[in-house]
Amino acid sequence: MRFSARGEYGILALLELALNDGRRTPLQARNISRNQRIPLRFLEQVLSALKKAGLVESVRGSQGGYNLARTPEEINLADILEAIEGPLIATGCISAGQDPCWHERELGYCIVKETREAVRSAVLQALNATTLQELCNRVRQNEQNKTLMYHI
Amino acid sequence: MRFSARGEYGILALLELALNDGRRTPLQARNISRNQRIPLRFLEQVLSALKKAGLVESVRGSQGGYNLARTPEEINLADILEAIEGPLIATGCISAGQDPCWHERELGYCIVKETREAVRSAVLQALNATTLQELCNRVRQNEQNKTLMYHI
DNA sequence: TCAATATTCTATCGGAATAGTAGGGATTAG
DNA sequence: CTAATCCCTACTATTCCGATAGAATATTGA
Repeated sequence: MRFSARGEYGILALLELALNDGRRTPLQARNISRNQRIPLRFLEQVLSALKKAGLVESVRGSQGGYNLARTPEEINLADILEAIEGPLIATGCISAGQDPCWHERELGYCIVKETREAVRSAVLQALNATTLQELCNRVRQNEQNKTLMYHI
Repeated sequence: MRFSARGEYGILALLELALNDGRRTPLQARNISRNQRIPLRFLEQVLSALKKAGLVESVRGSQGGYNLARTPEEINLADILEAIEGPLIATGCISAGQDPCWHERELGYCIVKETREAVRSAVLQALNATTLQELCNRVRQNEQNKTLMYHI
């Protein structure tokens, strides 16, 4: 059970956009790529998915770029990851290849499905609880701690 | 973010063993394979991993097979999945390729790592809460309901 | 001891997904 | 016009996954 790099990049990209939010100039993929060290062409694909999901808006042409489509409070981690990776955890037996699996068809009950759903709901709960705003706060808090340390 | 078929097979295999527990004859991979429709040679690999993790014991030779190494109450889903798939969710940035990632090295802080750990702990909590015994109970309960339905 | 039965070890294979690259087209500010 | 920027599509290389295969090893029972 793992996390994809796309997902991580998506979170980082949106974080950059959130930190830029308020300024009226859009942030360019180029800058996000540089700041977060994400391969530009790859990042473009991620941003494209985020746009398709309605999380970011784009401005084309020279001086174009990206902006958040909602406020940072209205975006949580589940939104981001599902936009990029699709449904977070499949609910059916993957081993059986079909849904309903043979357990369900013949026994009317699938213990695997039940566990998967339990895990899925735990993950969603954790991800839903964290908004982009929360991430911004943590990052800013961390920066503040660093400068304080420096001045002492 | 997904679950592997290996993990599912492991749960099902251990469930079979748990249902067989109490009888003193070991259960053969062959039978598990038939009952749960898992490719035999593939199942063997899964069982091998479970043995290495100390969840099952094997008896070689004719009339051999597998037994649980602990009671069903002492085995939970996290044990099973970690035995088969390794650590459930990596804690470091996979995109960076190394741990600590550059966020940590240069900023002393990685927001991705933090979220990964939050998710990981949510998943572990859900999986730890369910023992093999619990699964047995559910399966038996379901069978009982079915026969009751049949007799009415 | 021999044959049958099972586990165990290691190697391999095809297909899918992932991470990343690349070219070129569309759009807009200056 | 031109440079900058987003956008779309295809391609590639690598890794992972599910599954198969062969043969070695161990045990039982005849």
